[in-house]
Amino acid sequence: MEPLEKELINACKIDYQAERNEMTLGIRDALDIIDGKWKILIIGTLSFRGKKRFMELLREVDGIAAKMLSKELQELEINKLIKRTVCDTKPITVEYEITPYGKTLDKAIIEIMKWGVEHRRTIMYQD
Amino acid sequence: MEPLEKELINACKIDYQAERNEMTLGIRDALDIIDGKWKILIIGTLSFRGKKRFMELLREVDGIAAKMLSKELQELEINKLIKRTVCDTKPITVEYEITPYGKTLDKAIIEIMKWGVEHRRTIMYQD
DNA sequence: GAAACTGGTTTCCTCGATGAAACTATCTCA
DNA sequence: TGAGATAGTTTCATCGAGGAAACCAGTTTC
Repeated sequence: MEPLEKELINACKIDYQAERNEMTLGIRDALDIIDGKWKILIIGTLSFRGKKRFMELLREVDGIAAKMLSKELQELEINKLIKRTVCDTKPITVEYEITPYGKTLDKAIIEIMKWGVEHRRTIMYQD
Repeated sequence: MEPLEKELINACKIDYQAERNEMTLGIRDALDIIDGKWKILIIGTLSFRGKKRFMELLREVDGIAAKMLSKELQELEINKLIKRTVCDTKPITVEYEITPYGKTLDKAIIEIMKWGVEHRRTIMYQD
Protein backbone atom coordinates (compact mmCIF):
# COMPACT_ATOMS: atom_id res chain seq x y z
CA MET A 1 0.00 0.00 0.00
CA GLU A 2 1.20 3.49 -0.82
CA PRO A 3 2.45 5.49 2.18
CA LEU A 4 0.03 8.19 1.15
CA GLU A 5 -2.88 5.83 1.41
CA LYS A 6 -1.84 4.87 4.94
CA GLU A 7 -1.69 8.52 5.85
CA LEU A 8 -5.12 9.02 4.43
CA ILE A 9 -6.59 6.09 6.23
CA ASN A 10 -5.10 7.48 9.38
CA ALA A 11 -6.58 10.88 8.67
CA CYS A 12 -9.94 9.21 8.27
CA LYS A 13 -9.53 7.40 11.56
CA ILE A 14 -10.40 4.22 9.79
CA ASP A 15 -9.01 1.10 11.34
CA TYR A 16 -6.75 -0.82 9.04
CA GLN A 17 -9.12 -3.72 8.70
CA ALA A 18 -11.61 -1.52 6.92
CA GLU A 19 -9.32 0.40 4.56
CA ARG A 20 -9.90 0.79 0.85
CA ASN A 21 -13.25 -0.81 0.61
CA GLU A 22 -14.78 1.35 3.28
CA MET A 23 -13.22 4.45 1.74
CA THR A 24 -14.71 3.67 -1.64
CA LEU A 25 -18.08 2.93 -0.13
CA GLY A 26 -17.86 6.13 1.89
CA ILE A 27 -17.31 8.21 -1.21
CA ARG A 28 -20.16 6.46 -2.95
CA ASP A 29 -22.53 7.05 -0.04
CA ALA A 30 -21.57 10.68 0.22
CA LEU A 31 -22.09 11.14 -3.49
CA ASP A 32 -25.48 9.46 -3.38
CA ILE A 33 -26.59 12.14 -0.96
CA ILE A 34 -24.94 15.30 -2.23
CA ASP A 35 -25.18 14.35 -5.88
CA GLY A 36 -26.53 16.62 -8.55
CA LYS A 37 -26.38 20.31 -9.31
CA TRP A 38 -28.47 21.54 -6.43
CA LYS A 39 -28.09 19.75 -3.11
CA ILE A 40 -24.80 21.31 -2.06
CA LEU A 41 -26.08 24.76 -2.98
CA ILE A 42 -29.26 24.23 -0.97
CA ILE A 43 -27.46 22.83 2.04
CA GLY A 44 -24.88 25.60 1.85
CA THR A 45 -27.57 28.26 1.70
CA LEU A 46 -29.41 26.86 4.70
CA SER A 47 -26.27 26.16 6.67
CA PHE A 48 -24.48 29.45 6.12
CA ARG A 49 -27.36 31.86 5.69
CA GLY A 50 -29.85 30.46 8.17
CA LYS A 51 -33.40 29.16 7.84
CA LYS A 52 -35.36 30.00 4.75
CA ARG A 53 -38.87 29.67 3.41
CA PHE A 54 -39.66 27.91 0.15
CA MET A 55 -39.98 31.05 -1.92
CA GLU A 56 -36.83 32.51 -0.43
CA LEU A 57 -34.91 29.44 -1.47
CA LEU A 58 -36.45 29.61 -4.91
CA ARG A 59 -35.06 33.11 -5.25
CA GLU A 60 -31.68 32.53 -3.63
CA VAL A 61 -30.75 29.27 -5.30
CA ASP A 62 -30.27 30.80 -8.67
CA GLY A 63 -31.89 29.00 -11.57
CA ILE A 64 -33.63 26.18 -9.74
CA ALA A 65 -37.20 25.29 -10.76
CA ALA A 66 -39.95 24.84 -8.18
CA LYS A 67 -40.27 21.16 -8.94
CA MET A 68 -36.60 20.52 -8.45
CA LEU A 69 -36.46 22.53 -5.24
CA SER A 70 -39.45 20.63 -3.91
CA LYS A 71 -37.94 17.28 -4.80
CA GLU A 72 -34.50 18.07 -3.47
CA LEU A 73 -35.90 19.38 -0.18
CA GLN A 74 -37.86 16.17 0.28
CA GLU A 75 -34.78 14.05 -0.30
CA LEU A 76 -32.70 16.14 2.06
CA GLU A 77 -35.41 15.85 4.70
CA ILE A 78 -35.55 12.07 4.32
CA ASN A 79 -31.80 11.98 4.86
CA LYS A 80 -32.24 14.15 7.97
CA LEU A 81 -29.98 16.88 6.70
CA ILE A 82 -32.70 19.52 6.90
CA LYS A 83 -35.85 20.04 8.94
CA ARG A 84 -39.18 21.22 7.55
CA THR A 85 -41.51 23.20 9.80
CA VAL A 86 -44.97 24.39 8.91
CA CYS A 87 -45.68 27.64 10.72
CA ASP A 88 -49.21 28.50 11.76
CA THR A 89 -49.19 31.91 10.14
CA LYS A 90 -51.60 33.37 7.60
CA PRO A 91 -50.95 32.46 4.94
CA ILE A 92 -49.13 29.42 6.24
CA THR A 93 -45.43 29.52 5.71
CA VAL A 94 -42.95 26.69 5.69
CA GLU A 95 -39.48 27.01 7.07
CA TYR A 96 -36.53 24.86 6.13
CA GLU A 97 -33.49 24.74 8.34
CA ILE A 98 -30.32 22.74 8.58
CA THR A 99 -30.19 20.01 11.22
CA PRO A 100 -27.21 19.35 13.49
CA TYR A 101 -26.57 16.33 11.31
CA GLY A 102 -26.68 18.49 8.22
CA LYS A 103 -24.09 20.74 9.83
CA THR A 104 -21.63 17.86 9.81
CA LEU A 105 -21.38 18.40 6.07
CA ASP A 106 -20.03 21.92 6.55
CA LYS A 107 -16.38 20.98 6.41
CA ALA A 108 -16.76 19.07 3.18
CA ILE A 109 -18.80 21.83 1.58
CA ILE A 110 -16.31 24.47 2.64
CA GLU A 111 -13.45 22.50 1.11
CA ILE A 112 -15.34 22.07 -2.14
CA MET A 113 -16.17 25.75 -2.18
CA LYS A 114 -12.63 26.83 -1.41
CA TRP A 115 -11.32 24.65 -4.19
CA GLY A 116 -13.96 25.91 -6.59
CA VAL A 117 -13.22 29.55 -5.86
CA GLU A 118 -9.49 29.00 -6.33
CA HIS A 119 -10.09 27.00 -9.49
CA ARG A 120 -12.30 29.73 -10.89
CA ARG A 121 -9.57 32.29 -10.24
CA THR A 122 -6.95 30.02 -11.78
CA ILE A 123 -8.98 29.68 -14.93
CA MET A 124 -9.85 33.35 -15.16
CA TYR A 125 -6.29 34.59 -14.92
CA GLN A 126 -4.58 32.06 -17.15
CA ASP A 127 -4.64 32.40 -20.99
CA MET B 1 -25.35 38.87 6.69
CA GLU B 2 -25.24 35.96 9.12
CA PRO B 3 -22.16 35.90 11.36
CA LEU B 4 -21.59 32.36 10.15
CA GLU B 5 -21.41 33.49 6.58
CA LYS B 6 -18.80 36.10 7.49
CA GLU B 7 -16.79 33.43 9.20
CA LEU B 8 -17.08 31.26 6.16
CA ILE B 9 -16.02 33.99 3.81
CA ASN B 10 -13.08 34.58 6.05
CA ALA B 11 -12.24 30.91 5.99
CA CYS B 12 -12.31 31.03 2.23
CA LYS B 13 -9.99 34.03 2.19
CA ILE B 14 -12.44 35.74 -0.06
CA ASP B 15 -12.39 39.48 0.10
CA TYR B 16 -15.70 40.94 1.14
CA GLN B 17 -16.36 42.45 -2.25
CA ALA B 18 -16.65 39.01 -3.74
CA GLU B 19 -18.80 37.25 -1.13
CA ARG B 20 -21.89 35.21 -1.87
CA ASN B 21 -21.80 35.36 -5.59
CA GLU B 22 -18.26 34.09 -5.86
CA MET B 23 -19.02 31.37 -3.33
CA THR B 24 -21.98 30.15 -5.34
CA LEU B 25 -20.02 30.26 -8.55
CA GLY B 26 -17.19 28.43 -6.84
CA ILE B 27 -19.43 25.58 -5.81
CA ARG B 28 -20.89 25.42 -9.29
CA ASP B 29 -17.47 25.31 -10.91
CA ALA B 30 -16.27 22.64 -8.54
CA LEU B 31 -19.37 20.57 -9.20
CA ASP B 32 -18.96 20.92 -12.95
CA ILE B 33 -15.60 19.25 -12.64
CA ILE B 34 -16.10 16.59 -9.99
CA ASP B 35 -19.68 15.84 -10.96
CA GLY B 36 -21.00 12.36 -11.50
CA LYS B 37 -20.50 8.97 -9.95
CA TRP B 38 -16.95 8.39 -11.10
CA LYS B 39 -14.62 11.39 -11.14
CA ILE B 40 -13.96 11.57 -7.42
CA LEU B 41 -13.33 7.84 -7.29
CA ILE B 42 -10.89 8.06 -10.20
CA ILE B 43 -9.07 11.07 -8.81
CA GLY B 44 -8.97 9.48 -5.38
CA THR B 45 -7.53 6.27 -6.76
CA LEU B 46 -4.81 8.06 -8.70
CA SER B 47 -4.05 10.51 -5.93
CA PHE B 48 -3.89 8.09 -3.02
CA ARG B 49 -2.75 4.89 -4.72
CA GLY B 50 -0.36 6.27 -7.29
CA LYS B 51 -0.20 6.07 -11.08
CA LYS B 52 -2.23 3.43 -12.86
CA ARG B 53 -2.70 2.02 -16.32
CA PHE B 54 -6.06 1.95 -18.07
CA MET B 55 -6.80 -1.69 -17.31
CA GLU B 56 -5.71 -1.27 -13.71
CA LEU B 57 -8.18 1.57 -13.28
CA LEU B 58 -10.85 -0.49 -14.98
CA ARG B 59 -10.33 -3.16 -12.35
CA GLU B 60 -9.88 -0.88 -9.34
CA VAL B 61 -12.74 1.53 -9.95
CA ASP B 62 -15.42 -0.98 -9.24
CA GLY B 63 -18.24 -1.17 -11.74
CA ILE B 64 -17.09 1.41 -14.28
CA ALA B 65 -17.42 0.57 -17.97
CA ALA B 66 -14.55 1.07 -20.39
CA LYS B 67 -16.39 3.78 -22.27
CA MET B 68 -17.06 5.76 -19.12
CA LEU B 69 -13.53 5.41 -17.88
CA SER B 70 -12.21 6.56 -21.21
CA LYS B 71 -14.51 9.57 -21.28
CA GLU B 72 -13.89 10.57 -17.68
CA LEU B 73 -10.14 10.32 -18.09
CA GLN B 74 -10.30 12.60 -21.13
CA GLU B 75 -12.30 15.19 -19.23
CA LEU B 76 -9.98 15.06 -16.26
CA GLU B 77 -7.01 15.48 -18.57
CA ILE B 78 -8.59 18.49 -20.25
CA ASN B 79 -9.05 20.04 -16.82
CA LYS B 80 -5.40 19.30 -16.04
CA LEU B 81 -6.20 17.20 -13.02
CA ILE B 82 -4.46 14.13 -14.40
CA LYS B 83 -1.66 13.47 -16.86
CA ARG B 84 -1.69 10.82 -19.57
CA THR B 85 1.60 9.29 -20.64
CA VAL B 86 2.05 6.79 -23.42
CA CYS B 87 4.97 4.53 -22.57
CA ASP B 88 7.14 3.12 -25.31
CA THR B 89 6.82 -0.45 -24.11
CA LYS B 90 5.66 -3.51 -25.99
CA PRO B 91 2.76 -3.64 -26.06
CA ILE B 92 2.39 0.08 -25.48
CA THR B 93 0.99 0.97 -22.12
CA VAL B 94 -0.62 4.18 -21.01
CA GLU B 95 -0.10 5.60 -17.57
CA TYR B 96 -2.40 8.00 -15.83
CA GLU B 97 -1.20 10.02 -12.88
CA ILE B 98 -2.45 12.84 -10.77
CA THR B 99 -1.00 16.30 -11.48
CA PRO B 100 0.10 18.76 -8.82
CA TYR B 101 -3.05 20.66 -9.66
CA GLY B 102 -5.10 17.53 -9.22
CA LYS B 103 -3.53 17.12 -5.79
CA THR B 104 -5.13 20.39 -4.72
CA LEU B 105 -8.42 18.49 -4.66
CA ASP B 106 -7.14 16.13 -1.96
CA LYS B 107 -8.50 18.09 0.97
CA ALA B 108 -11.97 18.28 -0.49
CA ILE B 109 -12.00 14.60 -1.39
CA ILE B 110 -10.78 13.62 2.04
CA GLU B 111 -13.54 15.64 3.70
CA ILE B 112 -16.17 14.06 1.47
CA MET B 113 -14.78 10.63 2.20
CA LYS B 114 -14.61 11.21 5.93
CA TRP B 115 -18.18 12.38 5.96
CA GLY B 116 -19.29 9.46 3.82
CA VAL B 117 -17.59 6.91 6.05
CA GLU B 118 -19.14 8.42 9.17
CA HIS B 119 -22.52 8.65 7.48
CA ARG B 120 -22.33 5.02 6.43
CA ARG B 121 -21.59 4.02 10.02
CA THR B 122 -24.40 6.20 11.35
CA ILE B 123 -26.86 4.54 9.01
CA MET B 124 -25.62 1.04 9.70
CA TYR B 125 -25.89 1.27 13.46
CA GLN B 126 -29.18 3.13 13.77
CA ASP B 127 -32.58 1.37 13.48
C1' DG C 1 -65.05 39.51 -7.24
C1' DA C 2 -60.28 39.50 -9.02
C1' DA C 3 -55.50 39.45 -8.43
C1' DA C 4 -51.52 38.13 -5.90
C1' DC C 5 -48.93 35.58 -2.55
C1' DT C 6 -48.19 31.34 0.18
C1' DG C 7 -46.23 26.28 -1.00
C1' DG C 8 -46.33 23.24 -3.52
C1' DT C 9 -48.00 19.11 -7.32
C1' DT C 10 -48.68 17.42 -11.95
C1' DT C 11 -47.91 16.79 -16.66
C1' DC C 12 -45.28 16.78 -20.63
C1' DC C 13 -41.06 16.88 -22.85
C1' DT C 14 -36.12 16.54 -24.11
C1' DC C 15 -31.54 15.56 -23.88
C1' DG C 16 -27.64 13.68 -21.90
C1' DA C 17 -25.62 10.24 -18.77
C1' DT C 18 -24.70 5.64 -18.53
C1' DG C 19 -24.46 0.69 -19.66
C1' DA C 20 -23.66 -3.64 -22.61
C1' DA C 21 -21.47 -5.54 -26.04
C1' DA C 22 -19.11 -5.71 -30.23
C1' DC C 23 -15.28 -4.05 -32.78
C1' DT C 24 -10.37 -2.18 -33.99
C1' DA C 25 -5.56 -2.47 -33.86
C1' DT C 26 -1.08 -3.80 -32.13
C1' DC C 27 1.91 -6.89 -29.87
C1' DT C 28 3.44 -11.35 -27.48
C1' DC C 29 3.65 -15.90 -26.39
C1' DA C 30 2.77 -20.74 -26.89
C1' DT D 1 -1.88 -19.64 -36.16
C1' DG D 2 -4.62 -18.26 -32.81
C1' DA D 3 -5.49 -16.91 -28.03
C1' DG D 4 -4.91 -13.23 -24.90
C1' DA D 5 -3.46 -8.78 -23.27
C1' DT D 6 -2.79 -3.89 -24.31
C1' DA D 7 -6.04 0.60 -24.91
C1' DG D 8 -9.41 2.13 -26.31
C1' DT D 9 -13.82 3.37 -29.95
C1' DT D 10 -18.37 2.55 -31.75
C1' DT D 11 -23.00 1.37 -31.76
C1' DC D 12 -27.31 0.77 -29.77
C1' DA D 13 -30.45 1.25 -26.20
C1' DT D 14 -32.50 2.90 -21.88
C1' DC D 15 -33.63 5.61 -18.18
C1' DG D 16 -33.78 9.37 -15.33
C1' DA D 17 -32.44 14.29 -14.43
C1' DG D 18 -34.12 18.43 -15.10
C1' DG D 19 -36.88 22.32 -17.28
C1' DA D 20 -41.46 24.80 -18.63
C1' DA D 21 -45.78 25.67 -17.63
C1' DA D 22 -50.21 24.73 -15.91
C1' DC D 23 -52.79 23.67 -11.96
C1' DC D 24 -54.44 23.48 -6.97
C1' DA D 25 -55.81 25.26 -2.49
C1' DG D 26 -55.98 28.63 1.04
C1' DT D 27 -55.52 33.65 2.45
C1' DT D 28 -55.38 38.45 1.94
C1' DT D 29 -55.63 42.66 -0.22
C1' DC D 30 -57.49 45.87 -3.63
